[in-house]
Amino acid sequence: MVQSATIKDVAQRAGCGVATVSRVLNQTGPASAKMREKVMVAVKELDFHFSEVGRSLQSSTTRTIGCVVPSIENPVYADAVQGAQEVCLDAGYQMLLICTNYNAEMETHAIRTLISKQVDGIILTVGDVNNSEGLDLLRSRKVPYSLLYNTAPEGQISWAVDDHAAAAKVASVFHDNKHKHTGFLGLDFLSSDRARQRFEGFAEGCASHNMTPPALLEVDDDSDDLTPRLEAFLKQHPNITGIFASNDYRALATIRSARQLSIDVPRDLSIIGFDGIKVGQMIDPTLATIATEPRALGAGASKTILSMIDGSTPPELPSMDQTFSFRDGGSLTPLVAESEDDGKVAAFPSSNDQTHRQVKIQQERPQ
Amino acid sequence: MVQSATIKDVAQRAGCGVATVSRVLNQTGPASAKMREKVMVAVKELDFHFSEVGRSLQSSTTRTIGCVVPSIENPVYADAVQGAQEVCLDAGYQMLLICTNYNAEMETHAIRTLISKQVDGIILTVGDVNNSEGLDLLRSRKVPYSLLYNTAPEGQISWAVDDHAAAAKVASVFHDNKHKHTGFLGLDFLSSDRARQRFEGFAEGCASHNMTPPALLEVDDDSDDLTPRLEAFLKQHPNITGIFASNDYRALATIRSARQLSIDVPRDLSIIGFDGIKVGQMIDPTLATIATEPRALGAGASKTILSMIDGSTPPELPSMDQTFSFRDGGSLTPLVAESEDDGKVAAFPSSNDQTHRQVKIQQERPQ
DNA sequence: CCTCCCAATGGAAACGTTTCCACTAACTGG
DNA sequence: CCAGTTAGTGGAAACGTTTCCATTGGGAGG
Repeated sequence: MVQSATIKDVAQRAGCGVATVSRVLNQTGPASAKMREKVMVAVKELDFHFSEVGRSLQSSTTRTIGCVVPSIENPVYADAVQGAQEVCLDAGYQMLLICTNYNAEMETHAIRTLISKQVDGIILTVGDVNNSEGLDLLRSRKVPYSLLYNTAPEGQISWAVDDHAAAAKVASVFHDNKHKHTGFLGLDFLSSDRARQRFEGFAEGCASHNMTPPALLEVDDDSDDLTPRLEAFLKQHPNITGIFASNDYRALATIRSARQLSIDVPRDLSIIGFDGIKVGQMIDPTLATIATEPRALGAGASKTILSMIDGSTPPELPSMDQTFSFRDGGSLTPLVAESEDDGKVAAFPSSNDQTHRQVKIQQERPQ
Repeated sequence: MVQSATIKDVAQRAGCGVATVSRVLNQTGPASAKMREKVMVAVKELDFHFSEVGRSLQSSTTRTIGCVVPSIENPVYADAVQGAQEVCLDAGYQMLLICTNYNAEMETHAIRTLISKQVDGIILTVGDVNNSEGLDLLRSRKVPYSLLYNTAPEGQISWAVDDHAAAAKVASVFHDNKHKHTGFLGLDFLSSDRARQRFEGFAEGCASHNMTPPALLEVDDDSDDLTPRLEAFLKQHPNITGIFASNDYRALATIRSARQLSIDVPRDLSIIGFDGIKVGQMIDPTLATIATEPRALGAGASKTILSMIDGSTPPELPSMDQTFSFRDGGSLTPLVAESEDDGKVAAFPSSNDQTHRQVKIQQERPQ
């Protein structure tokens, strides 16, 4: 790392004071044409660029915003971060990224670090909105921040999918398709805000449509053993005809496990996912899901931060029902009258009925 | 953003000079037990934390490393970035992330920005290794950098999959499974280093196994029209029994298009992808692919940078064949003897398969 | 008791900016 | 021709650190 020319070098070469160089380059304050010229020449010759560090110290502003998310291995966060990053960049800000791996301690540490680095604002997804050491820190330091993918406590800004409403929508979709007995497949249900919201929304939606309360299948991180869990679950709740998976990956895994159990999706079991990852549309059957727009959320969070920094009017949060939309797909099918009476037959077809399946594929192709 | 306490405030409160505070807190130089105590108390009371900006200016080191990648919407990069970020964090460094959206201008701008911010090193994926303004900048400024996912020119360090060797491996796998006539499906083939390497490696692999040279199907970004393209391609090359797609998404899309054309994968057509994204194993058939370890590559790049910064011995680059491995999957099947003679039958089974014929007719009608 | 040494400490410079202020010189209007 | 602007300029302070250097005081050794 060879040390760059400083403003002093430029001043010396141009034969003027540093103040003049600063004025010329920042176009702040007056300067004669002659001086301007000399400065510009010196800058070119030395290939001078300002040191942002010096600037930051003086202006106590870093043109950097921090971003704390659990993991960008999850495409939802990856897309959100990308969206946020782009907006920052457009506004001349850079983004410092820290992934916490869903670890609360990391989360606090990350926020502390970002504060030390004096970022101008922070976009973050916390584990628990109501009990976050990091958030307290931000508030006491009055650092601008915007939540992302957290359900906002009253009066706070969060760019997030309305999990509750979206899950209720899933219930209503099941209802429209004549499904009455459903299950909810979620991970780490108790510790995650998001999963809980989705379950509650789904349960309430089911209730309001006079469906039976959804059965809960809680799986752990490693989905390798999903197949036996699913089998036991369906045996225990034989009349279930539809499953709402708390995210698309788990929906995909469920479809696969179902297939291993010779349960045809969607004929014997309908699946609806959550998130709308793009592979959902590249597979067969395509995945019915709640489509969300992570990029837009990330971008929104950035805009909020930027408006807090420059004091401009903040962007409007999308209304509840604009944060998601239901996307139909081949993994969901209306329940036909005959199966409606007896879910058990539907869930465990003894047949190796190829014809049915072929016909199904045929029907689907014209889209 | 309320301004934090500075070291001066601490000194004043502790009744000593700033130098003492610095020495106590950094444990550099001597200090009496009494002073240490007083300083620590003051720090607690004021909730003092060092300003990294001040530190950076003085030490001309920022404990920040930059990362420039095309887009983290691509999970390969997302995972690599995450891996890199974790290693940095462990070493007490933070990561500044900029996505270029595959835009060369952005790339240069990003690097310039990072240099201005005086990052201690940069991890980057460039569009063209041999002609990158940004790389020139880094070299002239002697900024430590490590390439990621670029095929390194001689003598340079790059953490990347050996595309050429991996593609050759695909050819050998096809050969082991008795496939002789293959196709390569790639995007933006001419402008991308990576795609070209994969094609060349594949072609050479085919040649060395006495297979016919692979036919090339070049698709554009929007894969919506893949189905007709694939159909035309297979009509033009009727004896193709295996397709190597230049990444897993395109492999998935190919499987889907094939299904729409009533071509069964893998019975009528085997598909091998590249990257090893995790959904590849969640679908049916599972995707045969070249599995790579983006996280490990990203982590390696970080370690390289860190070693350049502190002058320690750099980590060893993985040997060529450790950067990837072939992962078998349901989308690949050995070619059975009967079909071996006539690939056309395999690709367009017109035989006694009633279902397929019907479908075929249906398929053709709209056109 | 006088040196000498060393631990403990504080002052001040330096890092690269921006900006306030003071100063000069060249105008303008009377 | 003089007073009063005003454009153009440079010096220096400030931002928050670290670190060099000088200073102090006390203890050990003579």
